[in-house]
Amino acid sequence: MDAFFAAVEQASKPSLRGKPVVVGGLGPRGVVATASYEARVHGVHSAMAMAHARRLCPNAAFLVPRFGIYRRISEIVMALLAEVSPLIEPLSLDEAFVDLEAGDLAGDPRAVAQRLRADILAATGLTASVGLAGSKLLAKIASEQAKPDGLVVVEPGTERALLDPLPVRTLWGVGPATAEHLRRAGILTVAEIAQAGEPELIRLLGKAHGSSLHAMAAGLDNRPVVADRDVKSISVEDTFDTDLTDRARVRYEVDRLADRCAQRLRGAGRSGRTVVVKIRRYDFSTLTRSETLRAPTDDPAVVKETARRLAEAVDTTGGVRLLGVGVSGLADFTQEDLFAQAAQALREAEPGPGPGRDAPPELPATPPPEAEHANRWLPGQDVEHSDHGAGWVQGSGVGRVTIRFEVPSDTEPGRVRTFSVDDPALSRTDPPALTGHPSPAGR
DNA sequence: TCTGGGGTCCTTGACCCA
DNA sequence: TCTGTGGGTCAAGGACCC
Repeated sequence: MDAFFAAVEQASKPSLRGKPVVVGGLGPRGVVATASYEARVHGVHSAMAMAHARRLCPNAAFLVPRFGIYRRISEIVMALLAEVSPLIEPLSLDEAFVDLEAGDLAGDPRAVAQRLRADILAATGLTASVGLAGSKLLAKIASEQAKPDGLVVVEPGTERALLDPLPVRTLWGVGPATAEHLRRAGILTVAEIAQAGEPELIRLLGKAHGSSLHAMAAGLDNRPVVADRDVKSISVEDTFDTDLTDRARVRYEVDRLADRCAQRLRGAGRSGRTVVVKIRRYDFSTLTRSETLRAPTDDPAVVKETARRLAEAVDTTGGVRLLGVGVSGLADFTQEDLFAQAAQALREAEPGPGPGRDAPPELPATPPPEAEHANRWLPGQDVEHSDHGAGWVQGSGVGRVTIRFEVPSDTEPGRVRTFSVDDPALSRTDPPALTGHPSPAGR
């Protein structure tokens, strides 16, 4: 999908069509998740600090992500892919590999791809780009080249001609660090990787990375399309608007994260053996501490106690900007966790909630972030007004919130009105569906 | 203006054991 | 009995992806 999050926002909000839109975290430490093509013209791109994006493109609409609707649209698109082939490997909400040979579709693959793009547009009002090739590597590169709203086919025999002149960063697995390694060795293009030879690449980058990169540069990629990849770990993390310096607050946040992590674990019907705590300090140095339990658990109390112990062994003086709690070594929860049960029995036998139990006595001096923001209207959020109908938050501040009243099917931008932030006529609502858009192809 | 969140995979070193 | 070796597991960190 092309500039997926931003494209969904433009489809949902008629007043933003053709305008620069940036979706991402709006806090002081937010980064850009997706920028519309109109914003990219100004140099805004994914993973850039939001503050930087605002300076580059001050007139853009800056919106919080609405994952609920992105997920719904993703499901529609994946269902359309499933009609083409049973073998689909989703990479993210907006990208997937499809093995056309696993399907029983007759006809030219190019025609299949074009029909798929048309179906996606009709069902969602959004454009999709397709790369058609004999391997995942080349299909991925082709789909990047096809963006926005295109189809690129890599004909057999043309693979090297496509790959050779590309910068090394084009290849899967070459990020800033590897690119710098290669640059220092005088390797700038894919052709130069192929010419360097496998032994030299292994010397530069290590065995696994070196040999896989050499094969890819030669156009060799026989990785299969794998449906239903098994999840290997589940984690949650939070970056704080300001660094945490109070140890009691750090402990409180670790507990919260451990609870959220355990809930996600249980929601997925999984348990895990290794609890991992991640701490990013004030200077952005990041460290992890982990402990492997004797048996898998999904018990929030066990995850919490382990995470708390791991976090407390780390020197956090100076401040903490991010905390994370994760569980890996996942298993289907097929056996009863006797240790967790024993711990639970012990807790229940103890009189009253002591330190480290369900009601920690030392509450943090500073309220947690979500309490601060509980009543905040976030730009992009869907709202309903009892008199004016459906709309979305355009901005808020000094006790006022500005709403634009429009729905996806509108052809003209809606009207803007301002209310008090505690206006009882105003409430949050679910996103309106994009499907049923009267003439999606007309945009 | 510093740099999100949720993941995966690889490497290295320590340690244990056969 | 000592030493070397090799495999497995665990912990930690780094790089990368969307």
